[in-house]
Amino acid sequence: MGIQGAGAWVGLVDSERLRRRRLEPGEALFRQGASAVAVYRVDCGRVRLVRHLEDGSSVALHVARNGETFAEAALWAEAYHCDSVAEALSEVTVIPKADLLDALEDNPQAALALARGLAAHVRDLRARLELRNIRSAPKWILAWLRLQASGDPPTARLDRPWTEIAAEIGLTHEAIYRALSTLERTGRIARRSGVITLCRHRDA
Amino acid sequence: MGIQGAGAWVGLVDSERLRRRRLEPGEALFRQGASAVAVYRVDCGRVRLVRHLEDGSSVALHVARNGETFAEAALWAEAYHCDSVAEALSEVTVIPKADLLDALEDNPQAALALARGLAAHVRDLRARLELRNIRSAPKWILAWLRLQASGDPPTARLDRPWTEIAAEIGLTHEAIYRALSTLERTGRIARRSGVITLCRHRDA
DNA sequence: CGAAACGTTGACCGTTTTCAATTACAGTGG
DNA sequence: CCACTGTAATTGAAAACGGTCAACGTTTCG
Repeated sequence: MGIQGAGAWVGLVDSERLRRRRLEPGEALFRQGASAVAVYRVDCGRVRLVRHLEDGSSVALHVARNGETFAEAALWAEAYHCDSVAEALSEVTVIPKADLLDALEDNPQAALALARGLAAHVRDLRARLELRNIRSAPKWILAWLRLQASGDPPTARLDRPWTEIAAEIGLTHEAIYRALSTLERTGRIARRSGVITLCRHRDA
Repeated sequence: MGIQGAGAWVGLVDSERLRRRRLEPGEALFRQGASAVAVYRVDCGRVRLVRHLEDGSSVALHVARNGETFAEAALWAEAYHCDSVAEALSEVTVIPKADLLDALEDNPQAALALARGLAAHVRDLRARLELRNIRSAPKWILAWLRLQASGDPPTARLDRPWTEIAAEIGLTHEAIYRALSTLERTGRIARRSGVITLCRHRDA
Protein backbone atom coordinates (compact mmCIF):
# COMPACT_ATOMS: atom_id res chain seq x y z
CA MET A 1 0.00 0.00 0.00
CA GLY A 2 2.65 2.48 1.00
CA ILE A 3 4.32 4.50 -1.68
CA GLN A 4 7.93 3.49 -1.34
CA GLY A 5 9.87 6.62 -2.14
CA ALA A 6 6.99 9.04 -1.85
CA GLY A 7 7.46 11.90 0.52
CA ALA A 8 11.22 11.55 0.46
CA TRP A 9 11.29 15.25 -0.39
CA VAL A 10 10.05 16.04 3.09
CA GLY A 11 13.66 15.46 4.05
CA LEU A 12 14.74 18.31 1.80
CA VAL A 13 13.62 20.80 4.38
CA ASP A 14 15.78 21.44 7.39
CA SER A 15 14.15 19.41 10.13
CA GLU A 16 14.25 22.41 12.43
CA ARG A 17 11.80 24.13 10.14
CA LEU A 18 9.30 21.30 10.33
CA ARG A 19 6.55 21.45 12.88
CA ARG A 20 4.30 18.83 14.30
CA ARG A 21 0.63 19.26 14.81
CA ARG A 22 -1.84 17.13 16.69
CA LEU A 23 -5.45 17.06 15.54
CA GLU A 24 -8.48 16.01 17.52
CA PRO A 25 -11.17 14.07 15.66
CA GLY A 26 -13.18 16.54 13.63
CA GLU A 27 -10.60 19.29 13.97
CA ALA A 28 -9.75 21.22 10.83
CA LEU A 29 -6.16 21.63 9.68
CA PHE A 30 -7.00 24.22 7.05
CA ARG A 31 -10.07 25.53 5.31
CA GLN A 32 -10.93 26.07 1.69
CA GLY A 33 -9.87 29.57 0.73
CA ALA A 34 -7.34 29.93 3.52
CA SER A 35 -3.90 31.10 2.52
CA ALA A 36 -1.77 28.14 1.41
CA VAL A 37 1.18 28.13 3.77
CA ALA A 38 2.31 24.54 4.00
CA VAL A 39 2.30 21.01 2.67
CA TYR A 40 1.61 18.17 5.08
CA ARG A 41 2.36 14.57 5.88
CA VAL A 42 0.16 12.29 7.96
CA ASP A 43 2.18 10.63 10.72
CA CYS A 44 -0.76 8.83 12.21
CA GLY A 45 -4.50 8.95 11.94
CA ARG A 46 -6.55 9.99 8.93
CA VAL A 47 -7.16 13.37 7.34
CA ARG A 48 -10.07 13.89 5.02
CA LEU A 49 -9.96 16.45 2.22
CA VAL A 50 -13.35 17.88 1.34
CA ARG A 51 -14.40 20.38 -1.26
CA HIS A 52 -17.41 22.57 -0.72
CA LEU A 53 -19.63 24.00 -3.41
CA GLU A 54 -21.58 27.18 -3.73
CA ASP A 55 -24.84 25.37 -3.13
CA GLY A 56 -23.66 24.00 0.21
CA SER A 57 -22.99 20.44 -0.88
CA SER A 58 -19.59 18.85 -0.53
CA VAL A 59 -17.47 16.12 -2.08
CA ALA A 60 -14.72 14.06 -0.49
CA LEU A 61 -11.55 14.42 -2.55
CA HIS A 62 -9.28 12.16 -0.60
CA VAL A 63 -8.54 10.56 2.72
CA ALA A 64 -4.85 10.80 3.52
CA ARG A 65 -3.50 8.03 5.73
CA ASN A 66 -0.36 7.04 7.51
CA GLY A 67 2.76 8.23 5.71
CA GLU A 68 0.92 10.02 2.96
CA THR A 69 1.64 13.60 2.03
CA PHE A 70 -1.15 15.90 0.97
CA ALA A 71 -1.85 19.43 -0.25
CA GLU A 72 1.24 19.28 -2.45
CA ALA A 73 -0.54 21.65 -4.80
CA ALA A 74 -0.30 24.32 -2.09
CA LEU A 75 3.23 24.87 -3.39
CA TRP A 76 1.85 26.64 -6.41
CA ALA A 77 -1.44 27.91 -5.10
CA GLU A 78 -2.32 31.05 -3.20
CA ALA A 79 -5.05 29.37 -1.24
CA TYR A 80 -6.19 25.87 -0.36
CA HIS A 81 -9.02 24.70 -2.54
CA CYS A 82 -10.51 22.28 -0.05
CA ASP A 83 -10.97 21.71 3.66
CA SER A 84 -8.89 19.21 5.55
CA VAL A 85 -10.42 17.66 8.63
CA ALA A 86 -9.06 14.93 10.89
CA GLU A 87 -11.26 11.84 10.89
CA ALA A 88 -9.59 10.48 13.98
CA LEU A 89 -7.00 11.61 16.45
CA SER A 90 -4.12 12.39 14.10
CA GLU A 91 -0.68 13.85 13.91
CA VAL A 92 0.73 15.63 10.90
CA THR A 93 4.07 17.09 9.97
CA VAL A 94 3.82 20.65 8.73
CA ILE A 95 6.22 21.48 5.91
CA PRO A 96 6.28 25.26 5.39
CA LYS A 97 5.76 26.08 1.76
CA ALA A 98 8.39 28.82 1.63
CA ASP A 99 11.10 26.58 3.04
CA LEU A 100 10.29 23.79 0.66
CA LEU A 101 10.24 26.13 -2.32
CA ASP A 102 13.58 27.60 -1.27
CA ALA A 103 15.11 24.19 -1.05
CA LEU A 104 13.79 23.29 -4.48
CA GLU A 105 14.58 26.46 -6.36
CA ASP A 106 18.29 26.26 -5.73
CA ASN A 107 18.54 22.63 -6.29
CA PRO A 108 17.66 21.04 -9.61
CA GLN A 109 18.39 17.61 -8.20
CA ALA A 110 15.91 18.16 -5.42
CA ALA A 111 13.25 19.51 -7.76
CA LEU A 112 13.75 16.51 -9.99
CA ALA A 113 13.52 14.24 -6.98
CA LEU A 114 10.21 15.83 -6.12
CA ALA A 115 8.98 15.31 -9.66
CA ARG A 116 10.17 11.76 -9.60
CA GLY A 117 8.40 11.07 -6.33
CA LEU A 118 5.21 12.54 -7.68
CA ALA A 119 5.51 10.48 -10.83
CA ALA A 120 5.85 7.36 -8.69
CA HIS A 121 2.83 8.45 -6.77
CA VAL A 122 0.90 8.79 -10.00
CA ARG A 123 1.88 5.24 -10.91
CA ASP A 124 0.75 3.96 -7.55
CA LEU A 125 -2.57 5.74 -7.75
CA ARG A 126 -3.15 4.36 -11.21
CA ALA A 127 -2.47 0.87 -9.96
CA ARG A 128 -5.13 1.36 -7.32
CA LEU A 129 -7.48 2.63 -9.95
CA GLU A 130 -7.07 -0.71 -11.65
CA LEU A 131 -8.03 -2.60 -8.53
CA ARG A 132 -11.16 -0.53 -8.27
CA ASN A 133 -12.40 -1.91 -11.55
CA ILE A 134 -12.97 -5.24 -9.92
CA ARG A 135 -16.56 -5.17 -8.72
CA SER A 136 -16.91 -8.68 -7.35
CA ALA A 137 -15.97 -8.77 -3.69
CA PRO A 138 -14.27 -12.20 -3.78
CA LYS A 139 -12.23 -11.32 -6.85
CA TRP A 140 -11.29 -8.03 -5.30
CA ILE A 141 -10.05 -9.68 -2.13
CA LEU A 142 -8.05 -12.21 -4.10
CA ALA A 143 -6.41 -9.49 -6.17
CA TRP A 144 -5.73 -7.41 -3.09
CA LEU A 145 -4.24 -10.31 -1.21
CA ARG A 146 -1.96 -11.14 -4.10
CA LEU A 147 -0.59 -7.64 -3.88
CA GLN A 148 -0.11 -7.87 -0.15
CA ALA A 149 1.16 -11.40 0.08
CA SER A 150 4.74 -12.57 -0.09
CA GLY A 151 6.65 -15.78 0.40
CA ASP A 152 5.79 -19.31 -0.53
CA PRO A 153 3.06 -20.12 0.04
CA PRO A 154 1.90 -16.53 -0.45
CA THR A 155 0.96 -15.17 2.95
CA ALA A 156 -0.33 -11.80 4.09
CA ARG A 157 -0.36 -10.42 7.59
CA LEU A 158 -3.08 -7.91 8.37
CA ASP A 159 -2.02 -4.86 10.29
CA ARG A 160 -5.52 -3.48 10.57
CA PRO A 161 -9.08 -4.72 10.77
CA TRP A 162 -11.01 -5.72 7.67
CA THR A 163 -13.59 -3.18 8.67
CA GLU A 164 -11.11 -0.44 7.95
CA ILE A 165 -9.99 -1.94 4.68
CA ALA A 166 -13.60 -2.24 3.61
CA ALA A 167 -14.23 1.42 4.32
CA GLU A 168 -11.16 2.38 2.36
CA ILE A 169 -12.45 0.82 -0.80
CA GLY A 170 -16.14 1.45 -0.54
CA LEU A 171 -17.37 -2.03 0.26
CA THR A 172 -19.35 -2.85 3.38
CA HIS A 173 -17.57 -4.96 5.94
CA GLU A 174 -20.38 -7.51 5.67
CA ALA A 175 -19.63 -8.00 2.00
CA ILE A 176 -15.97 -8.49 2.83
CA TYR A 177 -16.62 -11.05 5.53
CA ARG A 178 -19.04 -12.96 3.37
CA ALA A 179 -16.54 -13.06 0.55
CA LEU A 180 -13.83 -14.15 2.95
CA SER A 181 -15.87 -17.02 4.30
CA THR A 182 -16.81 -18.08 0.78
CA LEU A 183 -13.17 -18.05 -0.27
CA GLU A 184 -12.23 -20.03 2.78
CA ARG A 185 -15.06 -22.51 2.31
CA THR A 186 -14.03 -23.13 -1.28
CA GLY A 187 -10.44 -23.56 -0.24
CA ARG A 188 -8.88 -20.56 -1.98
CA ILE A 189 -7.55 -19.05 1.21
CA ALA A 190 -6.81 -20.11 4.78
CA ARG A 191 -7.16 -17.82 7.77
CA ARG A 192 -5.52 -17.97 11.16
CA SER A 193 -6.05 -14.85 13.27
CA GLY A 194 -4.84 -12.04 11.08
CA VAL A 195 -2.71 -14.22 8.84
CA ILE A 196 -4.02 -15.24 5.47
CA THR A 197 -2.56 -17.82 3.15
CA LEU A 198 -3.42 -18.01 -0.49
CA CYS A 199 -3.99 -21.50 -1.84
CA ARG A 200 -2.98 -22.42 -5.35
CA HIS A 201 -5.86 -22.64 -7.76
CA ARG A 202 -6.53 -23.28 -11.43
CA ASP A 203 -7.49 -19.81 -12.54
CA ALA A 204 -6.29 -16.23 -12.79
CA MET B 1 -9.65 18.32 -15.61
CA GLY B 2 -7.17 20.31 -17.67
CA ILE B 3 -3.82 21.16 -16.15
CA GLN B 4 -3.50 24.85 -16.88
CA GLY B 5 0.11 25.89 -17.01
CA ALA B 6 1.49 22.44 -17.56
CA GLY B 7 4.01 21.78 -20.24
CA ALA B 8 5.96 25.01 -19.95
CA TRP B 9 9.02 22.82 -19.61
CA VAL B 10 8.57 21.46 -23.11
CA GLY B 11 10.11 24.69 -24.35
CA LEU B 12 13.33 23.85 -22.56
CA VAL B 13 14.31 21.31 -25.09
CA ASP B 14 15.97 22.62 -28.19
CA SER B 15 13.18 22.76 -30.72
CA GLU B 16 15.37 20.97 -33.23
CA ARG B 17 15.28 17.94 -31.01
CA LEU B 18 11.50 17.87 -30.90
CA ARG B 19 9.55 15.83 -33.36
CA ARG B 20 5.95 15.92 -34.39
CA ARG B 21 3.77 12.94 -34.89
CA ARG B 22 0.36 12.61 -36.40
CA LEU B 23 -1.95 9.86 -35.19
CA GLU B 24 -4.99 8.41 -36.93
CA PRO B 25 -7.98 7.57 -34.77
CA GLY B 26 -7.24 4.29 -33.02
CA GLU B 27 -3.56 4.43 -33.81
CA ALA B 28 -1.17 3.56 -30.99
CA LEU B 29 1.64 5.89 -30.00
CA PHE B 30 3.31 3.36 -27.75
CA ARG B 31 2.46 0.05 -26.16
CA GLN B 32 2.76 -1.28 -22.67
CA GLY B 33 6.22 -2.76 -22.21
CA ALA B 34 7.81 -0.83 -25.06
CA SER B 35 11.07 0.93 -24.27
CA ALA B 36 10.38 4.37 -22.77
CA VAL B 37 12.06 6.82 -25.09
CA ALA B 38 10.06 10.00 -24.86
CA VAL B 39 7.51 12.16 -23.11
CA TYR B 40 4.69 13.68 -25.14
CA ARG B 41 2.41 16.65 -25.48
CA VAL B 42 -0.94 16.65 -27.21
CA ASP B 43 -1.15 19.45 -29.75
CA CYS B 44 -4.59 18.55 -30.93
CA GLY B 45 -6.95 15.64 -30.58
CA ARG B 46 -7.13 13.22 -27.66
CA VAL B 47 -4.83 10.45 -26.55
CA ARG B 48 -6.08 7.78 -24.23
CA LEU B 49 -3.82 5.91 -21.84
CA VAL B 50 -5.08 2.39 -21.28
CA ARG B 51 -3.95 -0.47 -19.18
CA HIS B 52 -4.98 -4.02 -19.89
CA LEU B 53 -5.74 -6.55 -17.18
CA GLU B 54 -5.24 -10.28 -17.12
CA ASP B 55 -8.94 -10.99 -17.45
CA GLY B 56 -9.11 -9.07 -20.71
CA SER B 57 -10.79 -5.95 -19.36
CA SER B 58 -9.06 -2.61 -19.55
CA VAL B 59 -8.93 0.60 -17.57
CA ALA B 60 -8.66 4.08 -18.98
CA LEU B 61 -5.96 5.66 -16.85
CA HIS B 62 -6.19 9.04 -18.43
CA VAL B 63 -7.26 10.91 -21.48
CA ALA B 64 -4.76 13.58 -22.45
CA ARG B 65 -6.21 16.54 -24.30
CA ASN B 66 -5.09 19.65 -26.04
CA GLY B 67 -1.95 21.07 -24.47
CA GLU B 68 -1.56 18.32 -21.92
CA THR B 69 1.62 16.38 -21.53
CA PHE B 70 1.66 12.71 -20.72
CA ALA B 71 3.93 9.75 -19.98
CA GLU B 72 6.12 11.94 -17.77
CA ALA B 73 6.97 8.85 -15.75
CA ALA B 74 8.87 7.62 -18.78
CA LEU B 75 11.66 9.92 -17.61
CA TRP B 76 12.54 7.47 -14.88
CA ALA B 77 11.18 4.25 -16.28
CA GLU B 78 12.72 1.71 -18.61
CA ALA B 79 9.46 0.91 -20.29
CA TYR B 80 5.97 2.33 -20.68
CA HIS B 81 3.52 0.75 -18.36
CA CYS B 82 0.39 1.36 -20.38
CA ASP B 83 -0.79 1.72 -23.96
CA SER B 84 -1.47 5.08 -25.51
CA VAL B 85 -4.00 5.25 -28.29
CA ALA B 86 -5.37 8.22 -30.19
CA GLU B 87 -9.10 8.59 -29.75
CA ALA B 88 -9.38 10.96 -32.65
CA LEU B 89 -7.13 12.34 -35.32
CA SER B 90 -4.40 13.82 -33.17
CA GLU B 91 -1.01 15.42 -33.26
CA VAL B 92 1.59 15.09 -30.56
CA THR B 93 4.98 16.60 -29.88
CA VAL B 94 7.61 14.01 -29.10
CA ILE B 95 10.07 15.09 -26.43
CA PRO B 96 13.07 12.75 -26.30
CA LYS B 97 13.66 11.57 -22.79
CA ALA B 98 17.42 12.10 -22.73
CA ASP B 99 17.20 15.67 -24.00
CA LEU B 100 14.54 16.56 -21.48
CA LEU B 101 16.45 15.10 -18.57
CA ASP B 102 19.52 17.07 -19.56
CA ALA B 103 17.57 20.27 -19.74
CA LEU B 104 15.81 19.72 -16.44
CA GLU B 105 18.98 19.04 -14.56
CA ASP B 106 20.17 22.57 -15.26
CA ASN B 107 16.90 24.27 -14.64
CA PRO B 108 15.15 24.09 -11.28
CA GLN B 109 12.26 26.25 -12.47
CA ALA B 110 11.49 23.85 -15.25
CA ALA B 111 11.79 20.87 -12.98
CA LEU B 112 9.36 22.57 -10.63
CA ALA B 113 6.97 23.17 -13.49
CA LEU B 114 7.13 19.48 -14.25
CA ALA B 115 6.44 18.67 -10.62
CA ARG B 116 3.52 21.03 -10.70
CA GLY B 117 1.91 19.18 -13.54
CA LEU B 118 2.46 15.89 -11.79
CA ALA B 119 0.96 17.25 -8.58
CA ALA B 120 -2.13 18.15 -10.56
CA HIS B 121 -2.25 14.59 -11.83
CA VAL B 122 -2.03 13.30 -8.30
CA ARG B 123 -4.90 15.51 -7.27
CA ASP B 124 -6.99 14.34 -10.17
CA LEU B 125 -6.28 10.68 -9.51
CA ARG B 126 -7.01 10.96 -5.81
CA ALA B 127 -10.35 12.53 -6.60
CA ARG B 128 -11.15 9.77 -9.07
CA LEU B 129 -10.16 7.15 -6.56
CA GLU B 130 -12.43 8.71 -4.00
CA LEU B 131 -15.26 8.77 -6.51
CA ARG B 132 -14.77 5.07 -7.08
CA ASN B 133 -15.75 4.45 -3.49
CA ILE B 134 -19.25 5.47 -4.36
CA ARG B 135 -21.09 2.41 -5.64
CA SER B 136 -24.50 3.95 -6.13
CA ALA B 137 -24.83 5.31 -9.65
CA PRO B 138 -27.02 8.30 -8.74
CA LYS B 139 -24.73 9.34 -5.91
CA TRP B 140 -21.75 8.87 -8.13
CA ILE B 141 -23.16 11.11 -10.79
CA LEU B 142 -24.04 13.78 -8.29
CA ALA B 143 -20.56 13.78 -6.82
CA TRP B 144 -18.99 13.78 -10.26
CA LEU B 145 -21.15 16.64 -11.42
CA ARG B 146 -20.30 18.64 -8.35
CA LEU B 147 -16.65 18.32 -9.20
CA GLN B 148 -17.26 19.31 -12.81
CA ALA B 149 -19.73 22.06 -12.21
CA SER B 150 -19.07 25.69 -11.58
CA GLY B 151 -21.10 28.83 -11.12
CA ASP B 152 -24.32 29.39 -9.31
CA PRO B 153 -26.42 27.46 -9.88
CA PRO B 154 -23.72 24.84 -10.44
CA THR B 155 -23.67 23.89 -14.08
CA ALA B 156 -21.58 21.45 -16.05
CA ARG B 157 -21.06 21.23 -19.77
CA LEU B 158 -20.30 17.80 -21.16
CA ASP B 159 -17.59 17.58 -23.74
CA ARG B 160 -18.02 13.88 -24.38
CA PRO B 161 -20.76 11.28 -24.40
CA TRP B 162 -21.95 9.64 -21.20
CA THR B 163 -21.12 6.32 -22.76
CA GLU B 164 -17.49 7.24 -22.62
CA ILE B 165 -17.67 8.54 -19.07
CA ALA B 166 -19.40 5.34 -18.02
CA ALA B 167 -16.66 3.22 -19.54
CA GLU B 168 -14.02 5.27 -17.85
CA ILE B 169 -15.37 4.48 -14.43
CA GLY B 170 -16.53 0.93 -14.88
CA LEU B 171 -20.26 1.47 -14.98
CA THR B 172 -22.47 0.48 -17.89
CA HIS B 173 -24.05 3.24 -19.90
CA GLU B 174 -27.46 1.81 -19.05
CA ALA B 175 -26.83 2.32 -15.35
CA ILE B 176 -25.74 5.88 -16.01
CA TYR B 177 -28.79 6.73 -18.09
CA ARG B 178 -31.13 5.18 -15.58
CA ALA B 179 -29.52 7.15 -12.79
CA LEU B 180 -29.68 10.32 -14.86
CA SER B 181 -33.37 9.95 -15.54
CA THR B 182 -34.02 9.17 -11.87
CA LEU B 183 -32.14 12.26 -10.81
CA GLU B 184 -34.01 14.35 -13.31
CA ARG B 185 -37.35 12.88 -12.32
CA THR B 186 -36.71 13.62 -8.68
CA GLY B 187 -35.63 17.12 -9.47
CA ARG B 188 -31.98 16.96 -8.45
CA ILE B 189 -30.67 17.87 -11.87
CA ALA B 190 -31.93 19.46 -15.06
CA ARG B 191 -30.65 18.51 -18.52
CA ARG B 192 -30.65 20.47 -21.72
CA SER B 193 -28.57 18.83 -24.48
CA GLY B 194 -25.17 18.42 -22.90
CA VAL B 195 -25.66 21.00 -20.19
CA ILE B 196 -26.54 19.86 -16.70
CA THR B 197 -27.66 22.02 -13.82
CA LEU B 198 -27.55 20.84 -10.24
CA CYS B 199 -30.56 21.72 -8.17
CA ARG B 200 -30.15 22.59 -4.53
CA HIS B 201 -31.21 19.84 -2.18
CA ARG B 202 -31.34 19.12 1.54
CA ASP B 203 -28.42 16.74 1.79
CA ALA B 204 -24.66 16.56 1.56
C1' DC C 1 -29.38 8.11 -47.41
C1' DG C 2 -27.61 4.60 -44.61
C1' DA C 3 -24.41 3.04 -41.00
C1' DA C 4 -22.54 4.10 -36.67
C1' DA C 5 -22.70 5.95 -32.46
C1' DC C 6 -25.48 7.84 -28.80
C1' DG C 7 -29.44 7.91 -25.80
C1' DT C 8 -33.30 5.44 -23.47
C1' DT C 9 -36.14 2.06 -21.36
C1' DG C 10 -37.88 -2.68 -19.88
C1' DA C 11 -37.18 -7.26 -17.85
C1' DC C 12 -34.62 -10.63 -15.39
C1' DC C 13 -30.95 -12.18 -12.47
C1' DG C 14 -27.11 -12.19 -9.37
C1' DT C 15 -24.67 -9.55 -5.95
C1' DT C 16 -24.34 -6.03 -2.63
C1' DT C 17 -26.51 -3.09 0.64
C1' DT C 18 -29.28 -2.58 4.61
C1' DC C 19 -31.01 -3.65 8.85
C1' DA C 20 -30.58 -6.50 12.56
C1' DA C 21 -28.82 -9.65 15.87
C1' DT C 22 -25.08 -12.45 17.89
C1' DT C 23 -20.46 -13.89 19.18
C1' DA C 24 -15.63 -12.91 20.24
C1' DC C 25 -12.35 -10.38 22.39
C1' DA C 26 -9.45 -6.51 24.43
C1' DG C 27 -9.24 -2.83 27.75
C1' DT C 28 -11.10 -0.51 32.10
C1' DG C 29 -12.40 0.22 36.51
C1' DG C 30 -14.41 -1.68 40.70
C1' DC D 1 -10.96 -11.48 38.91
C1' DC D 2 -15.04 -10.01 36.87
C1' DA D 3 -18.85 -7.35 35.12
C1' DC D 4 -18.86 -3.53 31.60
C1' DT D 5 -18.06 -1.36 27.27
C1' DG D 6 -16.59 -0.83 22.62
C1' DT D 7 -14.84 -2.61 18.43
C1' DA D 8 -14.25 -6.42 15.33
C1' DA D 9 -16.05 -10.44 13.24
C1' DT D 10 -20.08 -13.12 11.64
C1' DT D 11 -24.33 -14.49 9.81
C1' DG D 12 -29.30 -14.13 8.21
C1' DA D 13 -33.13 -12.19 5.46
C1' DA D 14 -35.19 -8.94 2.56
C1' DA D 15 -34.69 -4.96 -0.31
C1' DA D 16 -32.17 -2.24 -3.59
C1' DC D 17 -29.22 -1.87 -7.30
C1' DG D 18 -26.22 -2.68 -11.23
C1' DG D 19 -25.08 -6.05 -15.03
C1' DT D 20 -26.74 -8.14 -19.05
C1' DC D 21 -29.66 -8.90 -22.96
C1' DA D 22 -32.72 -6.73 -25.90
C1' DA D 23 -35.27 -3.50 -28.44
C1' DC D 24 -35.89 1.04 -30.28
C1' DG D 25 -35.77 6.14 -31.12
C1' DT D 26 -32.30 9.86 -32.26
C1' DT D 27 -28.40 12.13 -33.81
C1' DT D 28 -24.22 12.36 -36.49
C1' DC D 29 -21.59 12.08 -40.36
C1' DG D 30 -19.35 10.29 -44.49
